[in-house]
Amino acid sequence: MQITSRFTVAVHTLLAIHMFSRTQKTTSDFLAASVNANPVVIRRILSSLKAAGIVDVRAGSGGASLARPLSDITLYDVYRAVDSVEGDLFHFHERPNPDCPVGHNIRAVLAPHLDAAQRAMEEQLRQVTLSDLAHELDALL
Amino acid sequence: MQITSRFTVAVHTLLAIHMFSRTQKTTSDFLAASVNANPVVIRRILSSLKAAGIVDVRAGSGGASLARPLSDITLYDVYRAVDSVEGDLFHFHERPNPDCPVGHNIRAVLAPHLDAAQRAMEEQLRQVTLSDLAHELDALL
DNA sequence: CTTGTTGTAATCTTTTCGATTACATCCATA
DNA sequence: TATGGATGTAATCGAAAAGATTACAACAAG
Repeated sequence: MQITSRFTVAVHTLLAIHMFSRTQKTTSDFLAASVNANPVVIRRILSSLKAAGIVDVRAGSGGASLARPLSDITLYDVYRAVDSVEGDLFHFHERPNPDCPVGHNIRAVLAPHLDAAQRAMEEQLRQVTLSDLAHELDALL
Repeated sequence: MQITSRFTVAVHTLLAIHMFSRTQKTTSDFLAASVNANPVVIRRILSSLKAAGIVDVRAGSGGASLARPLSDITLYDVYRAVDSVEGDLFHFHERPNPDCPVGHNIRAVLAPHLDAAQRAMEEQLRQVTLSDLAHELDALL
């Protein structure tokens, strides 16, 4: 299984807000056209980003804006804001047989290693800011 | 979304084969009872592990055995064998608007960072052998 | 007050996974 | 060499999750 595209959509959305919000009203409809998704999906993601203090959005007036500099937003912040992974990345089989020595202890033995793997992945996401991405995007234009 | 439990089931299965195959016939039924899953699910996983050269299974006679020492099997080997992640860990939104500078370049900008994160996770899995897990399991018994 | 937005609930469809059924194939052994 | 216990695998089923979409109340600015 893969990590939800809410994450890449959220990053896309934030870069679009950064690039366009000074010259256009970056509404959910406008952003949805860039992402090529339904405006309601964008609104839900903006709602999560707002709750995380990453963007400002106001009902009625229209248009989202960044709540803090791109250099203060890491990929990990976005990843967490939109709940890309709910809790654990690896899904354990439920209810292994507790009467079997393996079944009884598999979780205790395996979980720490899987957590370490997940943390390593998340640590990489912490190393990248949206400012980095914006610069890389500029270089391509 | 989470990574399929096929992975943890496969690890569980291998440890159970290691622990029991000398004294019992480790059939799919026996293993299914330890994992608490359907025998067909176990057979499919054993089939993948067999294709990866990790176990030996023979139709008819019954019972799986390890094809190589636990110290030569890493969590990454198992993870790959059962296709825990098909290709990319992160799912990109398909078809961003190519007429938008962000939509046109988002993948090129973001993908390398996501790949790095995935590789970091997988690298951690490479650091752990089933032999390590077997020792940790022993310590708990 | 009117118009354009956001916020959010409710549905629907698609996809994926594991569970299960069914049965052909295989093989050790009696 | 027949047989009973296993494996291999296709086909279904039901549940869970995600994104798309519809609908509409709430809101803000002109």
